Amino acid sequence: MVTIKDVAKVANVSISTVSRVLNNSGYTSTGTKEKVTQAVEDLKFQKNMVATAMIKKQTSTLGLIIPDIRNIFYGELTRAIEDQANQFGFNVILCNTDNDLDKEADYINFLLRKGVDGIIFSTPEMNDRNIKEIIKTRSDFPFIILGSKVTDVQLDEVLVDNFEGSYQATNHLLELGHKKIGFIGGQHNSYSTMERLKGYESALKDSGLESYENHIRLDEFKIPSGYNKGKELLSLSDRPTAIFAANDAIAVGVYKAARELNILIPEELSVIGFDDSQFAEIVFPPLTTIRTPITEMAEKTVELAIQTSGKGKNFKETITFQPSLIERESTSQVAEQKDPS
Amino acid sequence: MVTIKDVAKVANVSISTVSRVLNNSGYTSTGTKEKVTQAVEDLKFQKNMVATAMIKKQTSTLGLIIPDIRNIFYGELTRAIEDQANQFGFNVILCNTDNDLDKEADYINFLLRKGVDGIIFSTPEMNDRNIKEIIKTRSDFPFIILGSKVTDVQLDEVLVDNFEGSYQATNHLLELGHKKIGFIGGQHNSYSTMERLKGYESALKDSGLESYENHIRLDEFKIPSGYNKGKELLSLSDRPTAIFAANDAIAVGVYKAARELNILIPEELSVIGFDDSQFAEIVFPPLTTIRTPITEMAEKTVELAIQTSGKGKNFKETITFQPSLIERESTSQVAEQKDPS
DNA sequence: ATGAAAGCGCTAACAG
DNA sequence: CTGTTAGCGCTTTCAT
Repeated sequence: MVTIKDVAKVANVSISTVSRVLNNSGYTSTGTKEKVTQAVEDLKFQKNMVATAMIKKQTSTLGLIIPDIRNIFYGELTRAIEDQANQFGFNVILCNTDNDLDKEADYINFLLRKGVDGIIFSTPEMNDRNIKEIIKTRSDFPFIILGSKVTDVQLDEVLVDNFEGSYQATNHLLELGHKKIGFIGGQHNSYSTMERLKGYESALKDSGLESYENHIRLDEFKIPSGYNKGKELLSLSDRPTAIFAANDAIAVGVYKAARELNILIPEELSVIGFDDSQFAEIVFPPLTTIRTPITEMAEKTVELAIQTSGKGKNFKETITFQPSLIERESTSQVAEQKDPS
Repeated sequence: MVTIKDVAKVANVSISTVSRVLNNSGYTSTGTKEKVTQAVEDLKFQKNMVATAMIKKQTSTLGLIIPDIRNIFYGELTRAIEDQANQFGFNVILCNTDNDLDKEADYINFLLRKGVDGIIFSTPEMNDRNIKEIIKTRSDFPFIILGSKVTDVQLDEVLVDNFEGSYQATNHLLELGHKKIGFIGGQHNSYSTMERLKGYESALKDSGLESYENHIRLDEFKIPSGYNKGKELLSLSDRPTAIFAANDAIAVGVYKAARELNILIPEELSVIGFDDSQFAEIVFPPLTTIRTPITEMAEKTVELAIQTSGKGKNFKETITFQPSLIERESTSQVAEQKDPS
């Protein structure tokens, strides 16, 4: 390994001089600067970042904690985060927890010991005990939460307006004449599920409808959940004419359920998703959904993390992005309902 | 930050003693061991890994370089890698290059300067100049390539038998009576595309058929490529009755093309993919495909990286996994061809 | 069994 | 403008 020392020797200067030209700090005469630069090139010297990290107490690394990168939503999110981090000269360490809090605790610990400059959480759990705990002892450290909230905790948060998006989705269905609208959400302890459920119920109420318990299902933000719960809903004697899936993956599951039951989308069943992930355009018919501005959110998140780590910002902020309705072909005017008999 | 020094003070021992009990190295009396352990707990001491990294020259971190994590295949691969790395107490830094060699060069450099213990490449480019270059100066370093090969370079490689998988896929179609079989592959400079093309051509030849240039298209391993090339192939007057898509994403694109052209799968067109990714079960009809044992491959890759970094293995190996045919519903007996007139 | 001391590769005062 | 020196937090001889 070629070190600053070798460079110093070759350039015939002291190591501090080498350090100075390397960092462009302090004064250096053009002459020595050239000598050093030359030596650096000759030796193909590369500054060892772990040594620097030790002194400066910054590693140019961010931790990203998510449930599972295989989930397409997190794939998109992670990509956006990594891009932005890279823009700032940062790397990201990826951690998949499967929503396992013990696993998460281990990751947090490990990341902290490795001296990452910030940790971004994009985990759904509203009562994440790890976050609640760590925030107590490290309130100064850049922990940012993206796409969710943890109750009773002061934290930088970057969110999409779940309630609003959900309200829009439900309203879209309502405007198409649907009265029996099912809802399939993620985990009951997930912030976004709960907000989306509220938006749904609120839209229903505002249009004079009551939300019907039996048309509401919560499970996971995954395809099989959409399939199972979709099947349940669609097997009901008073089955909904429309389903609001709290994310696109659930919607995909609903598609599968509908197909098996020979229910046509959108003729006999309107489906709307949430996220506007890759799925939305793959499926047939293309999925109407609520777009989450994930790239913008990720960018803001990284900025927040890096800025906080640099300056030691002493306040927490919540940034909320607005979602938007993307109409495709999975929703349509409600059909005349034939009486089930 | 609480350091080993603080612990030493509280436990009333020297820092070297603390270090010893922390690492369970050398001799320590049970008494002092307890004192130290107690102090560690009291102070909630956590060993700073960057200091250790500086001395030991290992960071417990692996770099992973891929084109794009949004690509579902890489999502699955990355998850498997991360899991396995975590098993060994390693983290992984994720790098998306979009197949941009300059971007890749920057990442490699950065990772090396950060002292990662190994770099895993899962990039398709057969003539990757960065890998060719870096291997020259750092032939000792654990560079592992997963799912591809770089020509004229000695490197640890973990592969799936592309030729065999492709041969199987084509043969499956042949056995169903298809004679006009299209092929849509990824980039022409991609190792797996080329191997898969060879397997396809070989199967054709072995069954006495000639491969027909006009039924072969190369583009990218992405949905839009499958869509565009699929549309081209399906618009031909002597259009194929079956298409072998060199990965599942391409197959999804073909589905879309077929739907727009009102061509039924599998009645009028058989489609087979490669990878057995999540897509395969989402689409309708479920996609027949070739399964790549990605988890096993990822595990082996990580093992190789970590072992090499530890021991300084002085030979390179190539490990090839066998793929298998997963029959679902997108392939069927060839239909009687109505003469186009 | 334990402590003192040197040092990993670099940065950052502080002299000169 | 440049060199000397003292660390960053930890590991590791080497004495004792």
